Amino acid sequence: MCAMDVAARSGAAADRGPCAGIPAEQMDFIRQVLDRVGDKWSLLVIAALEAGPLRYTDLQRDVPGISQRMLTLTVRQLQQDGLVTRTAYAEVPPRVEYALTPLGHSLHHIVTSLITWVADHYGQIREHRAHTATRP
Amino acid sequence: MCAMDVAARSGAAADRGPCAGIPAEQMDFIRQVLDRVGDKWSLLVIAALEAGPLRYTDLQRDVPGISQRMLTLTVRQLQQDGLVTRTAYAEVPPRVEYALTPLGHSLHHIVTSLITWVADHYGQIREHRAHTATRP
DNA sequence: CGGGATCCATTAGGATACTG
DNA sequence: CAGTATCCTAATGGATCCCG
Repeated sequence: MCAMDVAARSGAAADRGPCAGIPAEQMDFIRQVLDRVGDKWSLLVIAALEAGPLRYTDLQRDVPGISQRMLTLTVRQLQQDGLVTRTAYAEVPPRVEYALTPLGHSLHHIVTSLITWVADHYGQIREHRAHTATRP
Repeated sequence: MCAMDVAARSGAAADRGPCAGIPAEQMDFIRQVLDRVGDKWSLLVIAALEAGPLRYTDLQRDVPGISQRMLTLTVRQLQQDGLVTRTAYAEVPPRVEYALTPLGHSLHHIVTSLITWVADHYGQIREHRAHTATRP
């Protein structure tokens, strides 16, 4: 599947690796998306928004443990990636709503299938860990 | 989808978040797998092993840019998770072969579908980024 | 050959305080 | 309410040397 040997993609040895002939442009983009998937909060925020739009404070409540800083950074990145929208209403008190885009929804589905895979193989992996951890 | 509010799962406000009633045991495990998926090398190593077993040096060559340290750490974690096997042959010179387990293969398939999603929506996201980046 | 040990730079992320 | 700004720590990862 390759995914991102972007860093080393300058020399000559790049065509033998897991990524064969994928355009470098897609590579670093895939890397970025993978980083989002792997980071601590993006998926939780997306999951929280799955049921419908939420405002800042609601997000902070529905994603327990997130700091203001990380919430701000996360939604901003998701917004730049086109996964969520940010809508500010000029009212007092101010109101801002975040919502998933269709893209965001489809990513949520994909990741859900990943989670499902994990759940399906949970027992299997736990078992394997148990007897590799205790094997001196 | 939830996935890992494990950190904050001690108090009372946990049943409103994206993860509703998922057992905490599965939660931190899902988090761990997600971290693997998100880290820099795991997927590349898995991808490199997809075609067949490789030895240490071959992996180092087929995953361009990886350091010895990270290769060692990565294969060890993948091994603990039951995604790859490590087989050492008592020969001289020493030989060690890494191979994907069935579990590793199935994870590779899942992640491939994620990559496919990214590839499918690549243009869409790029476009969106273009006019959010230049929008003052 | 297949690593282990060590040192160092970068980064992600948490806590807190303050603001329009 | 919805952030911004600042400081600080822990984890990630690269480079290098060494060893069985």
